[in-house]
Amino acid sequence: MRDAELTRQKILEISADEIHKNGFIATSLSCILERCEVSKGALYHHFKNKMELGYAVFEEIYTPMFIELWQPAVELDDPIEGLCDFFTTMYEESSCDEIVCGCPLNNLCQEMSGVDEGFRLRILNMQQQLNQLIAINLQRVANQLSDDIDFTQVAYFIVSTFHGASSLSKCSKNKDLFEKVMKELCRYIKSLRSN
Amino acid sequence: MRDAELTRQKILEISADEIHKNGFIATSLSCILERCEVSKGALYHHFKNKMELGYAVFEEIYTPMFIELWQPAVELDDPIEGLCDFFTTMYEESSCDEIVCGCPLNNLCQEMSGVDEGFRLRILNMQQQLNQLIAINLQRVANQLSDDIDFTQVAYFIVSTFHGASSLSKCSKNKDLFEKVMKELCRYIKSLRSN
DNA sequence: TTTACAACCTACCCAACGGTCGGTTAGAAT
DNA sequence: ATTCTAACCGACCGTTGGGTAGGTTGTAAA
Repeated sequence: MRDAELTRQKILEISADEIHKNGFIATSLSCILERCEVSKGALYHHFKNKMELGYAVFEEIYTPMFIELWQPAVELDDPIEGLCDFFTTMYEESSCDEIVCGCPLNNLCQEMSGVDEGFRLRILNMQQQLNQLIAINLQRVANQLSDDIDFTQVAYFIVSTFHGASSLSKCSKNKDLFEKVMKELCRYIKSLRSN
Repeated sequence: MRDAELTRQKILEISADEIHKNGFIATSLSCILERCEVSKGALYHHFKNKMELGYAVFEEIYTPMFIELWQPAVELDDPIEGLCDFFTTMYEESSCDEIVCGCPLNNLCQEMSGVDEGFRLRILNMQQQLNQLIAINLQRVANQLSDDIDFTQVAYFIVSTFHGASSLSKCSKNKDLFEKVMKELCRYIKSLRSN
């Protein structure tokens, strides 16, 4: 057999890239097909329709990518430092293009939540996973933190700010604003420490 | 003459509503036409094309709406209280639908910044105006605040969080998360005070 | 009353989209 | 060697989008 799994994977990866750059709706299948050097028949052999392709990209590419990105930062001994380093590294080492493209999760959240229930639920699930990851690990070091902290609330706050910052970068087309917001976010996170 | 200005205004307002709900690209002219009870010819008599209609909506509807919304809050004697009350009122008194629809500025920023330069510049301009509004008014009461504050940075941080929160609400389809984030935002804003 | 033009209408155009369907081919199994 | 099917191909379809062009109508001015 021709390697079916490889074809499928190639389609997934290129789709992920296109969706990240253009959004889901604006991404055209023909464009994906061209980059993959694969026919429309092949694509529809592996995926029922565009939506299912989108779901597959979300579940098989974005979700693991996202977990791998955040988990190590937050599971360090000191999650406060971990998060700050994570955000700092992000604006120091990411290219402008990457930042301006925005976070795939936030992009899809904005674009698809109101349009398609399947996407909405998957995104919501991811948001909650991410939130728990942060909340639990902050709670782990609760003894070092101020005692009036609502961990879930703080976690959503952090995620919101992060997503808002990546949104802001889009219209400025550079990472200066992103950097500013991340710096203030670090200041805020460190202020959670009781001292 | 039939009242041309009234026709134009009706098109603008309904377009603003549709764009708010569906985004710019997904908003179809035929849908606007139907709601306006106006022909395509009429629309194209008043606006060169869909883009120009979008620009007009942004400039004549969204921009003034936005200024009117934020300015009073931030120009109070005490902008700290002003902002907190503003955010609190927002989650207490807005309907779920309104919040889930998101902020038009943030929506367009996400959707159009990467696609169309005309939109991008208009959005960027608005973001900067909003930022200045906040920064200047915080600076006004600088003597009440901690002395290590970077006002521009704080202003962008506040706006980012706000936008991130409205993005988050989209996938949860209710205002609980929005409320959480806004509460934490108020906590943060109040912490700017030196005490 | 006539003129002139802004204001508006409608039928049509074309491109792009997602999706389908009958056919072909590689290659494992027998 | 033959068979069978997963894997793949590509021409075609219907719909919908923004946009156009040529005609009609209302009304203010002369």
